[in-house]
Amino acid sequence: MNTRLAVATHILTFLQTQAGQPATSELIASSVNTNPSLIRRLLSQLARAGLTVSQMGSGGGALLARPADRITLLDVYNAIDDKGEVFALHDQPNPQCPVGRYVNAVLKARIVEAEKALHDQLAQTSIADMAEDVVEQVRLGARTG
Amino acid sequence: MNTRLAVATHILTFLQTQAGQPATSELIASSVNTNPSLIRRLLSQLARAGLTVSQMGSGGGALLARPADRITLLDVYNAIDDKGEVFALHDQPNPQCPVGRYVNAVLKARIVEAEKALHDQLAQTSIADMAEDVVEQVRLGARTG
DNA sequence: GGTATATGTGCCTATTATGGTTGCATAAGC
DNA sequence: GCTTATGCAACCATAATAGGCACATATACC
Repeated sequence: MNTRLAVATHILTFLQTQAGQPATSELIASSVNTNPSLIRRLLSQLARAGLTVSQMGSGGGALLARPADRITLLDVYNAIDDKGEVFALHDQPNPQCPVGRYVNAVLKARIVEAEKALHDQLAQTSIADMAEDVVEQVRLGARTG
Repeated sequence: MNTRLAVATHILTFLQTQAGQPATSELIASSVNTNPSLIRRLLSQLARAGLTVSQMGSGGGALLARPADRITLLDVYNAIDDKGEVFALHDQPNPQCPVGRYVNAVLKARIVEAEKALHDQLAQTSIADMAEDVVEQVRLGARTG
């Protein structure tokens, strides 16, 4: 896939570390090291999915819409990815050939299973977990420099 | 992802239904409904991964390199996908920010778990399963027209 | 040996996805 | 009304993907 899941997760994890303080797209962008506009584009997707809320105007910014332990990577994945499909089928197999006629339907069933396994695993991690892991890394990093 | 896994799986399933008869790229292409050249390119990847063998010259073509029940969708996936990664991290988070500094490493660990779940599920299906399912569909389809 | 067949691969093109960027209308606080 | 900040459209550059052509190479068969 692309890096959008990673950036979106970064955003949410960042918001969690802000302890309820609204974060501007510019502030988030400085952590992600990219353009504020790109952050806003992702934030609007996250807001549409109900994961964040944004406040316009001075003193505004983005906040998590609910506790971080109730936002999973699967939620993020679903918010970001339009179709939620890792694999695609090919367009026009030859229906005159038995394999061409049925292989897509057969494969589809297997792919759905595989993607379900992926989703289930993504659902095991919350943004709270992510933030805790980051804090732990900071603690470890502080000792070794 | 792309449709290459689907096409490669189509190719292998097709070969399995050929019962040991070498299939030319042109024959396979007519089933997939695409260009023989594209089929050959995928076949050369599959051959490099040891899943198929190809014979040049008259009467030649492609064959499965081993029994279809010992070729899984994970094998196909690994043969086709260069890096085998569904998700990417973003390039340069800001190391001055704790989140920017560690979020990628933390996320990476979770992503590896999720991809492992995907892989494990893909490994549950063999090309023999695929071919059997197609045959079953043909049988069902024959009744309803 | 010569011909027909078929693979292997490099190169080209069109389309789409992605990431990055700018600009501006809109909303909110002071 | 000024400042801050989002929301969103438009645009560009790059890369991935699918598709296709050409040709060198290898093999079988006569």
